[in-house]
Amino acid sequence: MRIGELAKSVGVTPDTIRYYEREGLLPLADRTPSGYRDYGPEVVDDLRFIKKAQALGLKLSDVREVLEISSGGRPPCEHVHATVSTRLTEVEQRLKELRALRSTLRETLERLDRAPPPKAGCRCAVIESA
Amino acid sequence: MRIGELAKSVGVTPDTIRYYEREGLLPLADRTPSGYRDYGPEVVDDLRFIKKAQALGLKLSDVREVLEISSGGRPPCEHVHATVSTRLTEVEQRLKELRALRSTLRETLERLDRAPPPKAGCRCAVIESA
DNA sequence: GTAAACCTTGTAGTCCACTCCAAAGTCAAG
DNA sequence: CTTGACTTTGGAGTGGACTACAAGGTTTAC
Repeated sequence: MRIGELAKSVGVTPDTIRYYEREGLLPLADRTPSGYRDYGPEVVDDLRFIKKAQALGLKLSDVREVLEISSGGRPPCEHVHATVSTRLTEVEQRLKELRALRSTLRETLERLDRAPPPKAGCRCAVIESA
Repeated sequence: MRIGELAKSVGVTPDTIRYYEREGLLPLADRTPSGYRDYGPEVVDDLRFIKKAQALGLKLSDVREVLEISSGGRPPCEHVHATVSTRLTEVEQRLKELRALRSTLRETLERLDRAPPPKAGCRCAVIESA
């Protein structure tokens, strides 16, 4: 199977596959005599694994670690648990920040609505007084 | 006032100030005979304005637009309103995405906790079955 | 035989707001 | 006079996951 076919069957682009190979998420592909990458059908599952892990919220660097552990013969579930916990903490932190930002934006809009018509030459009273 | 003093009085680094100048957020600074940037005290307010606008959730590109408008003599409040609205929509969208991701991460953790001890050679049942 | 579709590599660009570096010049204190 | 703190410029690097492009080589269909 060549790269385009593999890409289509998983729903990614050939560029993405080459990128994963460069990043060490996929093993170096076999080559045809003319130099084209030549994939066996099992690579479909490898790619799908990556996409599933991503969908669970893992970064590609997390996925790489998971793959390294399991290619060493050990089950990576414990590592996955730690990684997912870390991600969850990060996401919760980010949610806090974004909620705070949302409040600020809402308040700013209200202040803009309530503000008197601006004087010429003013930079923006609502910002100035923040 | 030289750049280090200005930086300290506003709580940013000299690199940041030079960056803002490059990006057109601050006017080109006057220079001493030896080539050092030489700032008047009003630049403190200019910098604070940028920091306040940032704190309200504006991007630097937004701030630049605001500054361009007000340096043209018009009050930028209307533009600020539009920009803040846009940011608010973006933040709300991002919040939605992050809440969904949080759910996924939580479910994954639960599944990992409930999962049977992994078999050797397995890549991670919880990911595989996602 | 030729055109289209595919593949290769290497490189650069995207977004954002900085941050860090090197190599050189300047200034203040003791 | 020397040391150390400051400044200058230009350029590269950060994170994250790609995407895009150029300039060539290969394969497939007709």
